[in-house]
Amino acid sequence: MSRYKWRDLLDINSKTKAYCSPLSCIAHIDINAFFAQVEQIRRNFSVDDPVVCVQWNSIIAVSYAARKYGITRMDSVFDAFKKCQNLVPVHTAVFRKGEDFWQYRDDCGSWYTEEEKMLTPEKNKVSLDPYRRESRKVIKIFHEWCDLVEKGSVDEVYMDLGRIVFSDLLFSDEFDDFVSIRDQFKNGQYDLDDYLPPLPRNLTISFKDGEDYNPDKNPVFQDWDDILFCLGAMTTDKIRQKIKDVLGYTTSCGVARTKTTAKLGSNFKKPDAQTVIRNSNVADYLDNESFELTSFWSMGGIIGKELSLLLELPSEKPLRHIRESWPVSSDDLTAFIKEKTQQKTTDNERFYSLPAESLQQLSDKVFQLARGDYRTTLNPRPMIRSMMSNKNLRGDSCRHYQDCLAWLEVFSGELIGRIKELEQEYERIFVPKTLTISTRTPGFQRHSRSSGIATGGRIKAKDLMELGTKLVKELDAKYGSTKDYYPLTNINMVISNFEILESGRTIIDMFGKQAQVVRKSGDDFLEVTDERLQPDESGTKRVLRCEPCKLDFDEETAFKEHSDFHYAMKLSESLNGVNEDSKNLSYGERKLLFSGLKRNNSGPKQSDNKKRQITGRNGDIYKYFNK
DNA sequence: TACTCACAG
DNA sequence: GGCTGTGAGTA
Repeated sequence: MSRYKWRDLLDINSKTKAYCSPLSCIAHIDINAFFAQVEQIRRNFSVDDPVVCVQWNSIIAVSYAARKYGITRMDSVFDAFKKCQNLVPVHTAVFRKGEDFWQYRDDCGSWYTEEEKMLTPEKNKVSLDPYRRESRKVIKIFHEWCDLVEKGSVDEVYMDLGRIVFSDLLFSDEFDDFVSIRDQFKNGQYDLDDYLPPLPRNLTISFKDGEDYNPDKNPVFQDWDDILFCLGAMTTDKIRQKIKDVLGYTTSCGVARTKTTAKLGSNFKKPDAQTVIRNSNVADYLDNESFELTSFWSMGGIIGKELSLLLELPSEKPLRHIRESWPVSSDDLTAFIKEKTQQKTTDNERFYSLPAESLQQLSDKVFQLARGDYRTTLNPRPMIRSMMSNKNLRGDSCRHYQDCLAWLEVFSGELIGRIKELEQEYERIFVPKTLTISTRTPGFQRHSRSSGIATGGRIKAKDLMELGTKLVKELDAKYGSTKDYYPLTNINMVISNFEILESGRTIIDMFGKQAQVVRKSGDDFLEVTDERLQPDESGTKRVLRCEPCKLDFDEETAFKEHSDFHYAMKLSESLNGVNEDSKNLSYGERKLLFSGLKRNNSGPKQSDNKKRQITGRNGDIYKYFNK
């Protein structure tokens, strides 16, 4: 006889109830060393190349190949080189001060001078757009499988596998193991409060080697929760395989009853592995792998540390100590915390001030965390509230009004790019109604100015620029002459109060008239065919003209590069994620596409700025001037 | 609503 | 350690 009831099983078929069921099945997946993997694939390095992702002189992500040399995120690039001669540092994309588009500088050729190529924080702002974009592609794959996905951050998600494992158990043709319970279910021979039948004999499904955390080698299938976890793990395995095949990223995954334990599980084996923490093994997992209260998500900071002190947790198996000291309910734990906090000391002042209500919540949480049974819902990402583009300034990179304007260009470009991506993701139009500019002085004083945005329809970079300029002017007029204003130490632009409109037009409508992608047989390259991009035969001299850009090209290679640029723009603009074309491409082909993305979709705008065409040896064609 | 703080990655 | 993002609490 099972410990679980039919009600528990049926609950996991409900998005709203599943997380509460004792049979809940939650997965956490994170992409290993995400930024480093993005750069490794973009630049066509192998998984064995010790790639690190770099921002200025700091390392912000370390590939697993680089970790073998003992390189960590704390190392500077310089230190890392000392540990590994063959280090492959790849800098993030950047916005250049005064430009409203980001680009990777690693492969962009010679149109910048050496001085300009230097990636310094004084003249550049890091762009994380490439990672957000890749993240979206990954998350889209999760959504193809799972009806309830929570984006934890740019590189991790939670999935409620309830409906998947429910239907695997009761309906899937793939498994013959469950005929008995299926018959019972189909014929309605059960009551919600009946216990589930005993497990079938001779099960054919099984965990993959090592994915079931099972140090004591207990019988693997003791009850239906074990079966469901196994089915869940089979699904996450397929999802992760798909991500690897289509996008190239390796991931780590944990499957367990709650979000927090699933997250601890995904961290257990890295990279490219998954771990199931079955309910019968949770306590052992928490104790044997030396987890502490502070190991849980949201407990990593001051609260967790002070709580640990307050509860006088031993360093050895602190979570077992919690379970054994407060075995019955959280009430005793609450009482203990109350008593402790009333002995006011400097250490626990913060708890002293906690209202009784949140104290009860906190102790419930601790009680459940220690048992691997702290249940929280999976929250789909709420609609956007605001969007900020921010720059911390050092030295004198913003010493007057004109410098502010140069950074405004960057902010406008970044925010417009992000709005565009949002619009594609949600198939809506996002119109911000408020714009705020804030500055911070060398004395860390903050000043800000806001204004309503009155645009008819979609907002443009120009709109942000104009309004932003007005606000920067106001700030400059009021504070600019005071002694302690310039050079600014921070400036940022925030757009908020979004109006979200239905977009009647689909992506295809917006881009359908433009370039079509065709594959030339026997050629690995993808080319753009568009009447406006066709070469113009005139007399002896062949002029290659790009009509939308009003640019002529003498050399075919330059023109081809330019076409590729359009293609890359089209690709990145029209595709929110994995498109139908790239789905069917091989890994190598997909990488080829990716490596074509040298700059972002904003690009220099013909109408907004003067620019001069120069011939870059590597085919890059723009030099961009402000005045 | 604006601002700060805590926490995470 | 630099940077970005979120949610909760507060005035």
